[in-house]
Amino acid sequence: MRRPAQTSRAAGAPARGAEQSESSEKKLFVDFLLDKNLKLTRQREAVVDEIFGGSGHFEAEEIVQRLKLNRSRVSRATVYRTLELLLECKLVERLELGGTGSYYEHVHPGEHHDHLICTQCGNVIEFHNEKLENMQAEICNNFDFQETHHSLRIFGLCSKCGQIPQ
Amino acid sequence: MRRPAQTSRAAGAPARGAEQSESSEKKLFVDFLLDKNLKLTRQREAVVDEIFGGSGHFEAEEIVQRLKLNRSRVSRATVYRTLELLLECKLVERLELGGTGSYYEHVHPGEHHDHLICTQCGNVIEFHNEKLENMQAEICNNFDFQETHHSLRIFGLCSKCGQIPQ
DNA sequence: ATTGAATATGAGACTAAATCTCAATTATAA
DNA sequence: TTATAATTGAGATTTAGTCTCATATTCAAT
Ligand SMILES: [Mn+2]
Ligand SMILES: [Mn+2]
Ligand SMILES: [Zn+2]
Ligand SMILES: [Zn+2]
Repeated sequence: MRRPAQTSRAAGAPARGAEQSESSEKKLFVDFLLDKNLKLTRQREAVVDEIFGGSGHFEAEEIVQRLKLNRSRVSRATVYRTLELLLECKLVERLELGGTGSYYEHVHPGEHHDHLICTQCGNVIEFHNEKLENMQAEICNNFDFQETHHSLRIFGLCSKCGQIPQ
Repeated sequence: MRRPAQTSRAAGAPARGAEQSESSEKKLFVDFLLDKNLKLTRQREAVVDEIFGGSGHFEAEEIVQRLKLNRSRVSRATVYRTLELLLECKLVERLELGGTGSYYEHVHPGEHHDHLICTQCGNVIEFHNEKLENMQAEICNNFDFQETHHSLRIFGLCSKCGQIPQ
């Protein structure tokens, strides 16, 4: 399985205009930092700018490299530390796509999607289905389980790869 | 989060008597091996016996250790290699419970369940919901996606941990 | 039985991702 | 200023898992 980490955005998981969200989400992050007596440093800002400015699924090391090329130098340790903070305040999610390491993605508050992962070509399709979400909530309810988050990954062959019989 | 890897079996994901299944599933494995011109060696047999004899979620290293204590010595490499084979023929599934490494579990052919994972105490609850499964199939259908397998993990606080407000 | 080819194993080297350490730096408040 | 807390980066360390390769085993064909 290749890992090109391509991402298809499905109807139902629409792209949000980056204009409004980027700055307001950055504010959410800053508030989160202030709340914990943490500072918005040059390095942290570079990391969030890079992440909020881009799109799709990415690896931690990718951010290190992109920053190295484009703007300021930020150490791997700081990138990981900043990702940890972004996870904590729910502006970033971690995802395991079946390979070795973790991928991350920028999440817009209140939005959520799950993933179809092609094990042949690495294509990742995002989808959202409210009925499915509701059923999950019902299941949690039945078990008196207080969900914080979930991850549904469906592995298989995308439409393109399914044509060619294996 | 502790990692005691306790497992609660929910109604709807009932335990199957080990009597009948264990031997017949072992036969499935042997047939699978023969089919690929692989041999049922002393070591491979020790690994499957250990796995099919036990229950719940376990780590690879756990199998190495259990075998070291109880019966034959099998190298880590061979345990990993045998797990790979068991995954391939679908008698074992790999699962990521949020910690560092992977867990595995023995799966009975045709059965399937998903997991509620308590991030507080590590308790893992298994559940199965046919309606949910059907909806997933429908989604795959919509995307012309041929599913091979999926993994739904719901993280949060179990009934016990949810009582004590964090 | 002997041989030869294919298959399997184990010890330990190796890898990759992520975390940790700690000395040096920077921010903030008194 | 000075003290305190927060932050950083370089590189060491950890961990889970994979890989290598010399040796051993299996099995079918003589
Ligand atoms: Mn996504
Ligand atoms: Mn399970
Ligand atoms: Zn594909
Ligand atoms: Zn719990």
